[in-house]
Amino acid sequence: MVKAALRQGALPDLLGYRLRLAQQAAFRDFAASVQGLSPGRIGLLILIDANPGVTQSRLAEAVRRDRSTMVGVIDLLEGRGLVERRRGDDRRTNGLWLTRAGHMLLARALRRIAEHERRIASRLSPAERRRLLELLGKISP
Amino acid sequence: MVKAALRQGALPDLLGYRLRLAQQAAFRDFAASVQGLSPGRIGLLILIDANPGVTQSRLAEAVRRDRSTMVGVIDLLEGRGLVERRRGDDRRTNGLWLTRAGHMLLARALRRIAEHERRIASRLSPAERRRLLELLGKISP
DNA sequence: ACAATCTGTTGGGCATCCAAACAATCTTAC
DNA sequence: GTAAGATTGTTTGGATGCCCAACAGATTGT
Repeated sequence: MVKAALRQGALPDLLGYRLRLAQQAAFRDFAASVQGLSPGRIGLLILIDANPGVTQSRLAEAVRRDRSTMVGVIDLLEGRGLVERRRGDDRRTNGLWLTRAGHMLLARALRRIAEHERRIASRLSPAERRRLLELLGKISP
Repeated sequence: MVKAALRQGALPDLLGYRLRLAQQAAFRDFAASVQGLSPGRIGLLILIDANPGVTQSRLAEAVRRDRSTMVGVIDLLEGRGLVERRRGDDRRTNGLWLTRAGHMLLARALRRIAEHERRIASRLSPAERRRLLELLGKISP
């Protein structure tokens, strides 16, 4: 018994909806591949790696989250031994650095992410992929 | 005092990341415009409108959520008088219909959503917008 | 020196979602 | 026909991710 698909109404024409669908599809694939850390967490590792010593507030600002949200996330990453907090010159701040384990995990994750990217872009030609990134850039600059 | 932006590392080249950025940007704009119901909730109203009498399970399947998740959502929509559950011929099922109030709210929401779409696509030409929808379709068919 | 501001933190709360178990109901096999 | 199995909506419990308000310690501006 094959069930007919639901009628989609106006949804397929809505950018917001289609972005959500694509993002959820990518998320599911990611969750199945880079086990243990969510896309957002890995993203933080990438940002810390590219900006060693960055403070929690600057990081929160970069990903548009509240400062208080960042506390728990960094607690988690620090608890797993991936990130280190160091007292800054301005002694209100914590500078963030990847630990040796953090660097190693990130390197491994980046290889998984490369496969992940290949899967989600498998129906796109390289030119289409570039075009998609370009058009997405016009939505969230 | 102008703070330099963080270095982004490999992130800007990752489709998953850019999709998340765009989706979050769209979500923020939506939240600010269609007050009271989230994009997902409005999406359900659209689906029920396009498929009157659809069961909760079929609806859950369509949006890739668990049946148990749907219960609370429909409770909410029913509690606001937007949706009605009716016992189906198969008496295990609930058929879902929009109420009169549901139809009216949806009509109003669709106008807000049209403005929302215009805003988030404001940097895209009509051709670029169509192209973006087409490329997104290759990621989540 | 003193008020204003900034940083990380805590605690409370909200929204969204899944998994397991259950009763009522329907379907399938015999 | 009837017993076994499958499906539907539901309840309960828990996980996740996020924000806001308030706070102490530190810094900055006047």
